[in-house]
Amino acid sequence: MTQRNIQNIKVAVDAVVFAYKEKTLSVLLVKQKFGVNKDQWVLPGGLVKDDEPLKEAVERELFEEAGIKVNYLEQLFTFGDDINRDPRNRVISVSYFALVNPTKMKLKSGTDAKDAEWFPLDEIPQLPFDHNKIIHTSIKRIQSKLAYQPIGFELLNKEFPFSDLENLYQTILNKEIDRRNFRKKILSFGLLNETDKMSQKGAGRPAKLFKFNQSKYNKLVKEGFLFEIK
Amino acid sequence: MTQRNIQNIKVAVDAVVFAYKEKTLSVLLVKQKFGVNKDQWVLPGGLVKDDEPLKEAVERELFEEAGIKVNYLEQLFTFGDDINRDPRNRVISVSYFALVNPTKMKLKSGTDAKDAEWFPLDEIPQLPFDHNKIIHTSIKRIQSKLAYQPIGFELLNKEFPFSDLENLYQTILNKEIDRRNFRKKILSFGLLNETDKMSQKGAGRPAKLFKFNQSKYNKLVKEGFLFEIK
DNA sequence: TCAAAAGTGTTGAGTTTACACCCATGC
DNA sequence: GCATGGGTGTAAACTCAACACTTTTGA
Repeated sequence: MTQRNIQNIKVAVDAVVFAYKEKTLSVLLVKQKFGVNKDQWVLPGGLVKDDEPLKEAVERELFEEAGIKVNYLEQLFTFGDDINRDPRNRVISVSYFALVNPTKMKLKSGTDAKDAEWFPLDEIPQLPFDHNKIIHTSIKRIQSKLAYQPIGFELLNKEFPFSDLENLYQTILNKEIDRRNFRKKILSFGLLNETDKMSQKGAGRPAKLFKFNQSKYNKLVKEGFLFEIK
Repeated sequence: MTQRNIQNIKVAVDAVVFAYKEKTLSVLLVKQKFGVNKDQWVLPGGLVKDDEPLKEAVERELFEEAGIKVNYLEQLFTFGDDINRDPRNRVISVSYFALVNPTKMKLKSGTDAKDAEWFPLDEIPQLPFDHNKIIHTSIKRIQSKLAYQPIGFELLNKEFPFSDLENLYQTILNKEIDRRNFRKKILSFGLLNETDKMSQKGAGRPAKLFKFNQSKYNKLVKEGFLFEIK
């Protein structure tokens, strides 16, 4: 700060990884094994390497800290207005949010020997830095995303009953949806294909399984649509 | 890169400032007076100071380089995947986009003795770094913004004829709009208040002047709406 | 009186909402 | 046979899209 021409700001990346299981949205947190915040849960992330693209830094950290690879990753926001967000140093955080299907992967304590765990949204503890704020921002983002892009492919199993999608939307938006109207609307986009399989487990009448029409899905992600859910 | 624990990445901010004049959208560029890119036009911006919030860094650079203060500033994207986007050093750019009414301010060559000028979108030259890409991203952003938030307050005069708003939308979206339907829709939001003034200059019948209903405007910016323009 | 831009309504089509009962299965 | 969740249709309300002529002013 006193020396000329030497900027002393560190660049970190952090990720809010969402998974959907048992009708709740969860976020991935990892436990710090070292440092000032030892034993505290934090968002996965860390400093970017000098020769590393930002996005690769996120992917590396997710793999090192939790052993996962995500299939959807989007830049969220860069937090750097609070110059003391990290009390040790000036650090700005380029934050990402990611979507994964938790049944496809096992969390494993990574090479950094950190623990990793899914926390349902309403059980997220107080976190160090501005990590709670980052999570809050990412929830807003995913909610508003629903209005103009399809979501689900990255979070659900390959084949799923219609009610999974319906529950996913209800969970993210945190409100009730009319089952019949929702189904009509989704089907009218041509987003889903029926399979000839039926769900097995559980009470009640077995449900047809659907899968996403991948090319239609990609098209709608790119072009967007307007989809207000009442 | 070889030394441990010393990250060597610089953090810059850049701004895409939009102004609307004479039925075209323009972007502010400044001329570099020193350095490798001497005499080239670039986006206003520069390195962030160690004890400076990101947003303040943008505001400072805009004032130093062009003598302006903007009334709308939004973070756009952080460019840092191309590790050679600046050939001299690893620099990541936290980019912002801003909206201003150009009649309210005079550009002035700032304390850095740079020139500053408005460039209509279709006259923007090849720029160094990834500045053309940043501008392209910001145009996409402003276009998609129109579908869920009102825009105009920051770009138009305090009191303006309805046709100004109509032209603004047509310019940003780059397509024709049905005058009658557009007027009905905008008025139905309660976004505008009539004044009792009339436009003076120009051919044709004089037009009523409108102004934005500030509180309604802020409310719609916050809450958003769905507004598809055919 | 002509050119230029402002102002203004209606109708048909399409979309959205609200709403409730029967079906298939496991226990 | 009952509890559980799955599957389905319709009518009324509303919103959207398409469309053209009249008014006011200055030159």
